[in-house]
Amino acid sequence: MKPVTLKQIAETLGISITTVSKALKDYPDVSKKTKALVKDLAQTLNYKPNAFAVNLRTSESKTIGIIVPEIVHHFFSNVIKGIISQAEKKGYLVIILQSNESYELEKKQINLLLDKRVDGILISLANGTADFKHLTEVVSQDKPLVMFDKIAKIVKCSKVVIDDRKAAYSATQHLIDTGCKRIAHFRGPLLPQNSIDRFLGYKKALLDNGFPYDPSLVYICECGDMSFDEGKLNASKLLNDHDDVDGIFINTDMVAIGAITEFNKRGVRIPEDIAIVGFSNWFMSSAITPSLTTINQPGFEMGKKAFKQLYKELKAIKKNKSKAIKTITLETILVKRDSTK
Amino acid sequence: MKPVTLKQIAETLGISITTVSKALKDYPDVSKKTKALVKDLAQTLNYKPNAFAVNLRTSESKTIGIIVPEIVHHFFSNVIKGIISQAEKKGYLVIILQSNESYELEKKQINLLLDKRVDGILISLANGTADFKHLTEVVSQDKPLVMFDKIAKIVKCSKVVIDDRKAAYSATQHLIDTGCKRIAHFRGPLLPQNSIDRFLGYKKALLDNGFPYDPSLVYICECGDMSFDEGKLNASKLLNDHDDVDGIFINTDMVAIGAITEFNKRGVRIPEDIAIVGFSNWFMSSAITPSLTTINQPGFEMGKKAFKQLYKELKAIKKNKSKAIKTITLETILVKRDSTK
DNA sequence: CTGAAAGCGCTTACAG
DNA sequence: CTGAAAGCGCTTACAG
Repeated sequence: MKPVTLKQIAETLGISITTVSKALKDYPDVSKKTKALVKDLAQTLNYKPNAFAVNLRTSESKTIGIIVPEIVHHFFSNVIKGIISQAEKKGYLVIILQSNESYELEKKQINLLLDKRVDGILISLANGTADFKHLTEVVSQDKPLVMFDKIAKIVKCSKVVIDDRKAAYSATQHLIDTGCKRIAHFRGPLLPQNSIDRFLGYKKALLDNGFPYDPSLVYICECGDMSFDEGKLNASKLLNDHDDVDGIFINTDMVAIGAITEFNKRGVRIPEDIAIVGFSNWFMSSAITPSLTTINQPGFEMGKKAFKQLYKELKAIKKNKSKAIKTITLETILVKRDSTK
Repeated sequence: MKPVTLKQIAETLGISITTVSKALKDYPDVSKKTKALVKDLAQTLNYKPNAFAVNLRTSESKTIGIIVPEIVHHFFSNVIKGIISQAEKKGYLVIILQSNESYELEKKQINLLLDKRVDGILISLANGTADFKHLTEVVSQDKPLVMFDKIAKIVKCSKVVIDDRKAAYSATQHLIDTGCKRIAHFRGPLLPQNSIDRFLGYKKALLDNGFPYDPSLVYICECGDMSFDEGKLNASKLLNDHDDVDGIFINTDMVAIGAITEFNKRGVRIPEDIAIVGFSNWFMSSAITPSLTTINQPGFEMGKKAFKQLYKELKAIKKNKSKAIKTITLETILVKRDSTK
């Protein structure tokens, strides 16, 4: 049972394909009578335009692509949800790919999407990505590209981010304001900009408040699958190395929850002995004991904003206007809970 | 800068489009010399076939669609990851849609995917879905459809599932084997088959062991966004209603973790006072204190298997063979941890 | 070994 | 108000 085509409708009604096509699209130069006839028949035959033919004619697929480092991830899955919800409203479908934090895969996937001729691409970079040719390639094809969360400043495209440095600063400032004197930091990997920025925010807050910066108080986490265990491990190391630390700003909630678990086990009181601030506001952070003070990172909203920006550029290009590139910074707030005083 | 077409290559080399097309696809009836010439030029011009044209010609999009009730979900995001990983290997891209547990949305999304002419569809049903016309429609169009996890037995398509009843039985049996005498159940919503099956497995284990079945020991959770809080709430209700319960089989880990949190707070000792078995083996389940005994529900593997089955049917259809419909049941295992004796 | 031609199913500028 | 025709960029059966 093959799908119905315009041709079949035209033949059945004894009119031309042109008229059928125009009638269905409500062109003003088709008579009401013909329109009604055509629409009725289309309805009863359950006519659906062949998307492949429409794509070819219009050079549009009404499909966009997303690449994230990891799908099974509270933050990214929220961003994806935000993107899809918005895209659906505008009639766009969304192809999802996962780079696994690998530059090579990311590059391959950009090409896959380009080959499929998606209308636009949304991406959050892999930690391993230090070369950006695959991305400038997208831009030079005049295909809308929007980066979110993990971005590359050099690439000339729109971006949706939070101010990681400022957020980290306020997290650290909160520890200082509540009386912490010696504050450690569990940071993310060395490469991605946001883990660098969070570190810099931490450092700046210390210096601005007249605290010394002590590199031995900074611990690195890969923040991959083992985040929780890294939190436990670093908490344990910290207790061995520095018995005077009374506050920690931790790069991400999952690691913070690992640390809390370890401290609970060891009988370290939170926040009395050590106060903790996390980052991301994962839903489990309000569930654990003690509940975690953290920075709210608005994933769903970031996804929505990223799609909206992409959509604007899509429309601009369609009208042959040049697209206006923009960086949107979303607000973050400190959510105070029981892990700080 | 428009993409390069076959025509341009043909004109540049002074040969026909036909020959260029055949050369690139390594047809045996093109001379080696011509092939080399064509391939070289294609390479330097960075020729990529226009996917829209290829789709139209071949009536294939090399794209499949997935519909899940919820993307931000440990189990479903793992299934999605499994599907994408497998699809990518076979050259398929994956469009993702979320039904939000709504039948209406699910129906609309099936139509969206059909309109886009995806090559096949993978779906896990919304809790609200009780009418299956939108799904039999897919089957009757001879488009491959594979259901996973939340399925409808009536629909004639392939399915990938676990044996919920058996898994629930073994969870309950484990509570009995470790000495529990009065066992409660926190179940999921009334409609979806797997929450029914888990309940039935629980009930059967009780009866088989000569325990009475007491409906007042069964608590219902919606298992939506508020799962964690539902766990806390039901735990609290249970303590009020029945002080003699010494074991609970809980429909899903998130709810179980909520319950554990509540019991910890109230000073109820786990497993001494109340033993708990969850369902799904979420990664946080090994992290909390006490760690949760649970049924491992293999999401990633389920995604892989589901795509593999879809792929088989895709190939069968291409060869005009009729597709063989199949139900694949994955093994689940009981993961013993500290929440049971 | 090469190429002219038909066709996939639409859209739209143009003629009448 | 209606329709013939060109064209989007491929693939492939067929002729030479």
